[in-house]
Amino acid sequence: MPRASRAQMELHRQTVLHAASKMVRERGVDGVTVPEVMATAGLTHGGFYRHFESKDALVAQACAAAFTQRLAAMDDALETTDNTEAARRAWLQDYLSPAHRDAPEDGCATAALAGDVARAPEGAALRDAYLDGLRNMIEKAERMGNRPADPEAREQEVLVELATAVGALVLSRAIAGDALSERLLDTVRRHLINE
Amino acid sequence: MPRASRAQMELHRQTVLHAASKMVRERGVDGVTVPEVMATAGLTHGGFYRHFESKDALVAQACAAAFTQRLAAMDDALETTDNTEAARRAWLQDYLSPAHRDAPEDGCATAALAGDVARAPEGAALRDAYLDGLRNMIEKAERMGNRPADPEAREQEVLVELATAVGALVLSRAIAGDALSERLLDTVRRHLINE
DNA sequence: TGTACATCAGTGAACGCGCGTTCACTGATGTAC
DNA sequence: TGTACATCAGTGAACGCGCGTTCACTGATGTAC
Repeated sequence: MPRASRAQMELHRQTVLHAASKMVRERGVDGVTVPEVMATAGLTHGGFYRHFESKDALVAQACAAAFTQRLAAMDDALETTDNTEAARRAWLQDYLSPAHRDAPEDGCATAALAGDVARAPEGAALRDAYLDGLRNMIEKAERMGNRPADPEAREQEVLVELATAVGALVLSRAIAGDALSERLLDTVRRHLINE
Repeated sequence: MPRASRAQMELHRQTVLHAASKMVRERGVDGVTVPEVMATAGLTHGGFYRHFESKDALVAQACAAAFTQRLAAMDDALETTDNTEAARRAWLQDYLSPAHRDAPEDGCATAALAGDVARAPEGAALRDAYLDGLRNMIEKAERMGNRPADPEAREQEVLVELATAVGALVLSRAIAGDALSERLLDTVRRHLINE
């Protein structure tokens, strides 16, 4: 398959990025390998560097893509209904579900990548992508639910809610297989929805 | 240095384990290498397998050691005062501090290793060590603060508090360097202490 | 529109590197008498 | 208590492996006329 057309090349780039976006959430940064991500996209690894400058660049873009995907879902939830509190509850219901816990590859990048990003070096593109994604997520969350009018109080409410939800998801994944995992998800979900 | 005495060998084992316990929290499971952990302990890597069956075994024991260290600190806090609510506040004050965020190598294993454990294979010793450590941590937390008398309600209160604190710490690490990181810690700390 | 040629997306072999793990060896330690 | 010898903790070279990355090559694509 020598010299694909530009349209095909762009398609390949997106396929590779999409595969990486899933793989990085499921297995972490070190779990993504260039040969495997290219093979998943149906290509050989040699052509990788025509699409991405390095593995680090791929991982950063994959992180951004994961956020884009999830943020679009939040937008959909917000546009479906005029009731922002209903949107908030629906979002949390999904977020703190065993289904989300068991499918990190399609799940929230904030939760899936927090550990890896914390260990990424200071100037890494991944850090920027994550911070940007998290900011956008906070912004969307601020539009959900009956939030305080004061911007500062609104941000604070969202930060607490987000930290709680992310913490519950991350912990539930680490202890998946034990009954405590479900208990954690259920407890935190009820806490955030009925408060 | 051939044939160390048994006392020296036990000391070496502990030194290696201690180094691994710090390294795994700071850099994650994939960031720990057998050669480096042995060098940190002042040994060469060849002798590693007289102490541990494999790298996986080391990492699992390092996780357990990290929990032991932190649980002892929680015990100290509880024994220092009769006021369990004061102990709870002191613990949260420390847990959600920039100092804890910036020193994962001496910090809470629950937060530092959640991502790695979530990706560890089903039967991995690391998973067992983590679950055991988390259970002990919940138990200690249940003794802090003015908890409900009902065991179920008590566990639920602790699970929400723990998820919130862990989520805040993990997120604050991922975005360390940005002002939002401090805002997150401050907001969640105040929320948990004044609630 | 057709042709001649330069471009370059993808291939697959190869590279240097560091990893986890193994092993023959050394000589102080531990033990049996 | 002393001695003779077996044990085995630590050494350092070596192994196979998979990684990220490079590169000469191919031939369809894109372009200039």
